[in-house]
Amino acid sequence: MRNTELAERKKRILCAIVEAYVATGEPVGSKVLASVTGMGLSSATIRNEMFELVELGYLEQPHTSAGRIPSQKGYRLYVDSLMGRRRLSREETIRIDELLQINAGDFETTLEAAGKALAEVTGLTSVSTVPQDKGVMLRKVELIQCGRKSALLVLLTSMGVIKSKLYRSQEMLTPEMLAFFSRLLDERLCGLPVESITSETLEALTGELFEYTCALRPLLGEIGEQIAELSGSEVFLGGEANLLGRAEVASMSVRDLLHMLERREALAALIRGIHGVEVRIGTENDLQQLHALSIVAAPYEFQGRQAGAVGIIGPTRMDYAKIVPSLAYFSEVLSRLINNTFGTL
Amino acid sequence: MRNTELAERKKRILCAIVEAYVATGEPVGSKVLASVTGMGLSSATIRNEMFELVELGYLEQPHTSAGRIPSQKGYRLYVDSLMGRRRLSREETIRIDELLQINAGDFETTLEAAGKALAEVTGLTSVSTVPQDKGVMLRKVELIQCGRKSALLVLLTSMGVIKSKLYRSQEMLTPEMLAFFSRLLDERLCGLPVESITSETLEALTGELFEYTCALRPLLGEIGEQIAELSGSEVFLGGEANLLGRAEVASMSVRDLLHMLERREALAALIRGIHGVEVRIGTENDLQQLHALSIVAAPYEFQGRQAGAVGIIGPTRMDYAKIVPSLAYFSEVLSRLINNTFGTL
DNA sequence: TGTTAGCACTCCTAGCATCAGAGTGCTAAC
DNA sequence: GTTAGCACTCTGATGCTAGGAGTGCTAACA
Repeated sequence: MRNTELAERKKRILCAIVEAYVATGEPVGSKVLASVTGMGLSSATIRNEMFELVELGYLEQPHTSAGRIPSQKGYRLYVDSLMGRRRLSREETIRIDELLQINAGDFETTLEAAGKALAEVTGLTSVSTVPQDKGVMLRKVELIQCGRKSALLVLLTSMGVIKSKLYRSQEMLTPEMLAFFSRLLDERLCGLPVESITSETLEALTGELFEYTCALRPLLGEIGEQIAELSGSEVFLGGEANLLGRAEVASMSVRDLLHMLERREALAALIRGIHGVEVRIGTENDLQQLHALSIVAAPYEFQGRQAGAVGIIGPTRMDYAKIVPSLAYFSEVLSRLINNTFGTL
Repeated sequence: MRNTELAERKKRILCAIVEAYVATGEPVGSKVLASVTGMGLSSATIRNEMFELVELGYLEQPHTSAGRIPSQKGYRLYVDSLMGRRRLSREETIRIDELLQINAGDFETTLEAAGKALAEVTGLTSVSTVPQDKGVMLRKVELIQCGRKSALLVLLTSMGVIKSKLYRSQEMLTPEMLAFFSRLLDERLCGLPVESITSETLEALTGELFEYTCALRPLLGEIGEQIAELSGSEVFLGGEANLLGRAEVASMSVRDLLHMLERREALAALIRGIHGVEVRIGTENDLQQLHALSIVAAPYEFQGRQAGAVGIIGPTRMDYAKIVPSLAYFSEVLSRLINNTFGTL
């Protein structure tokens, strides 16, 4: 046996410990293990192996006379090479398929609903990020007159995201004025990538307002704000209650959990750059508040390239063998959904 | 001393007990009380009075050798006639004024933000209800062409609420078609109270679509859905974390609290019909899950009549003397804000 | 008659010892 | 290398005790 590679028997024992612990939540003793592994070994032999596994850092012992629980390193090995990815049952795939029959008008709503679905499937808390505004273009800018001094500003992006805001002017607004402005905006802004439209871009339009400058200039500022919101990256959480409801999880207080969930941007950053389904266990997460938890995430694709990611947050002690394939399948279906709905816009 | 009326001294003692208990959270004993009331009575006398207050149901005793805590009936009396409504300090009114400088485009967003502000001011969880769609009219219906087969549907109500949805058609959409439809909708729907527009109203329009029936009919359904959402009563919560963070409150589990907070409609129903600032203590709330908590709510006005209500949920043991005037002032400022922003639309 | 001091009593809480059970680590035999 | 046996350790539950807080009652006092 080389240093780097664990003997087959140790692996089987570690695997059995992880699975028993995940199932019961109790430290696993040598006796049950002897019977459960079915290797025909006595508990004493198992004890010897377990002792070494502790030495090697794969297991931990809450106290002398307790069973063993997997260490972070133990979970890591389990996830990387021991667990058999359990195949999803027919019911499970159907469940996911059903929950992902989302018919929302825009991308964000769809993703938010998908996040909630994921939380429901897994019974954990989900995080999802929208695409980092890559290639999102402004598709339509419209001004609709509402009163003599108010108009409705509507923006639509190539991903179906809609922003609308009622604008109240100090000045009278005439139909001609709005028509003129609508045309101007349409010509100058539509088709541009959202992130390329800055306040300077808008500022530059002031010169072309001519006699309407006074009435319409403030509107440019309003539009700038809306566009800034558009390109701001959004993060959705779902099923927060699932974690909060069992705060014993990872011995974190509800307060701490709430704080952790409030750091949405930090959570999003964690799952944004992943490739394929990834599992981050405990301190592998850069975010300090997540050190007692694990995160499992998968990217989804849009128009052939990675767009964003969805993931779940749960206790370190979770059923990775089930969560990982679930998430893989989930992201696959989600990609399909998104491409079907928004790919042809 | 009549049955119905408590002797002055008893009132003062009860009042002192409520205030001490609210402040410390500990059962109040006769000794501290003797010193704190400043009535020059010995602890033994206080004990006699307290004994009677227990008999009368205004106080409770966790166990024989503990101090007393107010019963629900005790809190009731305190709120109704004992507490001096503490005047808000200058800082407090300024704080509320500042937090209520909300500049949102529509009514609902404003109310939601106000709810969050209230939660922040009080450190509790807020509930707010939008007006029961009384007198809200549809103000504008617009269709904006987006692609050859898609159009953006935009609805605006007299309260500034905006709904927009991207509609994808099976058929080609022409500008003439949309212009025709826009005009039709404008003529037939605008100015109508939202709740009067039913699916039948829309159904009736089918006959007037003529050659466009095929392409536009599904849109009517879509509009119906959006309008239904408009008139659906909305409820906002704010600061849920404030309660969850201290779940010891009222010895409720986080699970129960979460369940309670999920019953938004039920919560809204509780505060909807109130007149003036109202306090509901414990079981005075019809909602079973609230029996260990209290609710303090106040209505706000819009255009001269009661529109909706805002309130807070907190532990029975809360500082009513401060919360009540806070909420009174809050609803006053909120009414002003709403009337200024939306009253002239 | 209302008020007060005094004191026995109740109950809670914290600390400590005890005990059974679970599981280990070690040793000696196979 | 594997195993049986056994002493040892640690946890968690239980019961006991002492200290403290606060009451309820009684008897004396104004």
